[in-house]
Amino acid sequence: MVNRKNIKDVARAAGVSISTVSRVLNDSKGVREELKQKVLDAVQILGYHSNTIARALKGMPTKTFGLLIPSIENPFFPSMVRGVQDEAHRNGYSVFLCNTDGSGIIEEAQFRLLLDKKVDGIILVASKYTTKYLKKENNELPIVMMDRYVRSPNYSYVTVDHSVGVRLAMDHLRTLGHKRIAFLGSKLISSGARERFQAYKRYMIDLRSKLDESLVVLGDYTYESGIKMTEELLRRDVKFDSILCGNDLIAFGVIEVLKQKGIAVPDSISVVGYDDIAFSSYYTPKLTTVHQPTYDVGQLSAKMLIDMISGVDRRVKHIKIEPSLAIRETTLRVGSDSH
Amino acid sequence: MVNRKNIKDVARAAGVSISTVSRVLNDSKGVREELKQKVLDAVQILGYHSNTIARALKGMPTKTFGLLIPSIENPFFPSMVRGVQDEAHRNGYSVFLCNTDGSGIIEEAQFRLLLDKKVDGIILVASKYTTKYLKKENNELPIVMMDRYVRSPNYSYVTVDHSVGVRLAMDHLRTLGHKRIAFLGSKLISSGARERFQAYKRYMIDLRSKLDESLVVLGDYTYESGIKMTEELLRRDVKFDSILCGNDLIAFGVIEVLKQKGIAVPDSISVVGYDDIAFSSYYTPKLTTVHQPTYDVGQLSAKMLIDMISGVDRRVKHIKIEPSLAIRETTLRVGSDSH
DNA sequence: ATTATTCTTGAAAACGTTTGCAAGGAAGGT
DNA sequence: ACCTTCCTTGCAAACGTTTTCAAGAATAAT
Repeated sequence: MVNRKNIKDVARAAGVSISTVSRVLNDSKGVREELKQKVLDAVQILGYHSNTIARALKGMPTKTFGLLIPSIENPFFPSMVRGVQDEAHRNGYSVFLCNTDGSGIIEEAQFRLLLDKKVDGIILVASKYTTKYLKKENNELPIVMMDRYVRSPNYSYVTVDHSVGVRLAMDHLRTLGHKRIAFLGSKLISSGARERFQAYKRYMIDLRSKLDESLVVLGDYTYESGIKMTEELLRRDVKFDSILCGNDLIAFGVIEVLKQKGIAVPDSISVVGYDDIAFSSYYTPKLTTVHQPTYDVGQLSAKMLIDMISGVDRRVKHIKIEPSLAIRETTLRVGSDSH
Repeated sequence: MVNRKNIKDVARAAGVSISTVSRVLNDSKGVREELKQKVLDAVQILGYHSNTIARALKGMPTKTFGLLIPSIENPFFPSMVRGVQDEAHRNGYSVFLCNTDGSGIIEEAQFRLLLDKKVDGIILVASKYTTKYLKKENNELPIVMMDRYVRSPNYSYVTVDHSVGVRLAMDHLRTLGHKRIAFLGSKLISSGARERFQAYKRYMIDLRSKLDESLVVLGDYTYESGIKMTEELLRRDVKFDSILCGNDLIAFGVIEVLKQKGIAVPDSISVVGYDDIAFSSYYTPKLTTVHQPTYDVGQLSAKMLIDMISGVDRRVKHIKIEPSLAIRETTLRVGSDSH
């Protein structure tokens, strides 16, 4: 392995021309079986690996794609990223991971950097900035939006059906006798946040013909924001018997504040999270939450992208996966007392 | 942006040869100021980006490196990865992230794949397999070991000084009056696991001249293992007043089991974690734990690698960062009663 | 047997750069 | 004025592939 062999070395060893070697390494068509075997043997013996860079220069695929997410530190993403990578590696792809921190400038810069690196495609978690730079490129580069997307007939996406997720959570709470269900979620800056709030709103309107705005607080998808929103809700002095949270981190903030105020969860107030990050089942009490199949979302996104790249299936597709409900320890029937 | 410009287009627009363009884009030395400006203008106007692939083919750096970790789903790694990426992007590098799942076969395969992709360097979390394939390569490729390492004068690493971490935790427990401190950690398959156990052992021997083996259980760095190890410890029917855990996930398992058995934390038993993953301060009760500066470890690793790549500093270096202790709610003075 | 067709093969031209080399011009020394 | 030396520039060869094209061999068709 001291100095890498090139196609010329193989050609010499096999006693053929480099064109022949190249042919057996690619299409393999139109090469006599005998020569083909000789080449394969030579490759074997010399431990030859074709040079990705040189192939890329000739316009061949780089077997590489980009993955643009807000932040790997957001516990919602690791398993999704893992899903992408597993599918990628299974198909011989390497993936560039980039964090955008929700900044349009960074997102666009990273996007262009990926273009420069000649990736075969890009998977991205769309933001409100995405369309801006995306339509500047009228290129053929395969793109898949993952989780968060923008409505467009031009781009494929795979995401989760939040109307189902919210309905599962609400039905669960209703079944337990809850009537005044508060919603503590994210401001409506992403497709997911919008859909969750819309689904909640629709559900409440169906229930009592109008939405009680005093039951709603909007902030960020963070623990700290969960704390602030709960304090705000408490300050309003409005009656509620349960809380649906926009994600699990918010739920942890909620439970922390309720605990501090001496309000028992789930005995006095039931809490439902959203996402089902790994941590939710380690938490005490174990969090009842809407389980998002994040690994599957990642894996499917990668599969879809690879299909587009390899030309197996170039059509734009919109996939929504159904979430499920993980009923654990933070929800309880109204009026029951676990003591 | 419909069709990318190449260096030839720039040369034509600026009225110079491509060599001149190349020169101003690289060293910039030995080009008349006037021409240099013309070229720069042309680059500006045409929106030219030099083709990374073609440069790489000439042996120029790809501005790309690999990052090999056990799994991004392990909550210990996201912030470390983030540290690496932030430093990388600040210097114009893109990073390939790969998961090895602790498998030597996958690790080596990924390593070779990165080599094929012509990365400028590799950061890896070493395993017992690492040396095997690493010494097969007598190449010049810059390599930095991150967090887990193997002893070798040939390879740089940056890691955390666990003897300090364990001492901080033990001193804290001793100060609170704890005498019988159990250790629930990982089997000794990584440098970190070995060092933590060794430090605990040394501390206990210093204290009472010998190690009470019945206070030690070894398993994996997981929640589930934490549960099993606690059950095992309880089964032994040995007296203990506190538990030092090999990482935070184990600590969560420990606390869960103790809670189920009606043993109050921290009132009856104090628990100290290790790592200080984000979740530990969201947990109830908030976990007292050894804080590992994981972001810094990542950032420093990347900085070190980039220095090696750019030739700024090629010496092999061994850096150990000191951890700190985050005292929160799972440790209490012996005999005190919070009720 | 002769011609038309198909299969195999290799030579050579790309892909977009960097860089050694040589040439031309300007500047400096005598 | 002439000879060095230095600075600036362009030509052309590489880097390791893929692929078009043409040619030669082998096969099929008449």
